[in-house]
Amino acid sequence: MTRPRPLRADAERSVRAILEAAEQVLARDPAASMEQIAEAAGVARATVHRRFATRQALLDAMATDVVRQLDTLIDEGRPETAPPMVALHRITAGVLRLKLAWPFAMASSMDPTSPMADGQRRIADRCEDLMRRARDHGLLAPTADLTWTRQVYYALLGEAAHATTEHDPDALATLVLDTLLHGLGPKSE
Amino acid sequence: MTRPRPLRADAERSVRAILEAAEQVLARDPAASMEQIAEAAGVARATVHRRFATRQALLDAMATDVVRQLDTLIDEGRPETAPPMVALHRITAGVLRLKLAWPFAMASSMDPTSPMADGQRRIADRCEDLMRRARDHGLLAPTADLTWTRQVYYALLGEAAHATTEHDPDALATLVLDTLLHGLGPKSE
DNA sequence: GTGAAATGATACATAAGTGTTGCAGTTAGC
DNA sequence: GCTAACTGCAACACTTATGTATCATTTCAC
Repeated sequence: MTRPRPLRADAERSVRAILEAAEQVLARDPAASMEQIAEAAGVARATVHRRFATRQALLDAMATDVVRQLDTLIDEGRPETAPPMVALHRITAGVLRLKLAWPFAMASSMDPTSPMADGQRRIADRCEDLMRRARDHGLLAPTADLTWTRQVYYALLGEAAHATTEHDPDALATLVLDTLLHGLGPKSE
Repeated sequence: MTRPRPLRADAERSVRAILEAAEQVLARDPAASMEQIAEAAGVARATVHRRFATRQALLDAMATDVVRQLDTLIDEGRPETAPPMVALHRITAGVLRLKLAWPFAMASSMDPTSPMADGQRRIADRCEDLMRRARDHGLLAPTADLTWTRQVYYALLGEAAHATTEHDPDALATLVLDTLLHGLGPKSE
């Protein structure tokens, strides 16, 4: 699963360059060829195949990478111990940062046919756990459906990453959570 | 742009079968081949190419079809004259019906590289006009950003179409609009 | 410095999809 | 019923991407 043997420094550099180039190119055109990725990475196509045996292997590596970052990011948000609103804001801002930097990898890791599907399911479960805590703390309506809540939360994250005016992760996180909790209706209901 | 000459009945039947088969097949796998689409439609691959010169032409036809349905659906919702909440609910339910029946076509018509991009922009404008009316009527907060509001609305429509428990367009529309306006927080804020 | 690892360049084999054409048989329209 | 349109089937040419292999050259690790 992991590297059978450690890579040399130049090979490691190639791996990084390819992963980052793939993100750039595939975000623009998900059907882009290995050739285009290689060119963007500044390496020969053969080298891409040396580091990633198949196209699928490259895509999997991107998804794995981003899911790992997501995992540590959630850990650091202390979703089980910190006040729900604090954890929510920290995690939301972190996810937005990731989404802004790795939009393609983030999107492809959500694909249920991806080998990271169980990783995403685990993350979704942790997300729903946090939502449950938020509900218990009175942050969400007692009647709120946790699955729907998480769906809406994911959707808002996706839209916020596409926002045209604002690009600061913290400001966007505030917008996302405010919208999630209060909607867009008037304050005096 | 439109048909230079009227199609015979059997040809018209083929067109319909191909469009519906394409929706079924492409929703499952967006990279599915013309061969798979032809098989699902119960026609020969050559026939698909006779009705739609290129793959792109088929995709365009699907997008055009769904955008036209979207247009009439919005017209029938009377977004300029009916009470905003009524129009919103009617249109929302209609869009959800379309999304449930033509998920792939609806998604692909949103693609900005699609030739229907201007059609979608026009629809987005009408949507924002309706949002503006809703805001003027006090349905939305006076500070609500109309672009963000529309983005959130679109996202909620997308998620509602993927909802697992509920599949009735009207119930889903209620859920979408309630979430849009009030969020998921507790009632007493 | 020496050897192993990595790279670029090039060529090759393979596979798959796309779009076209010709022809024989059928189907719809008048 | 006659004609033109349509279809299935098969073959074809063309394009494109993928993955592999070879070899000379460069770069890293020790």
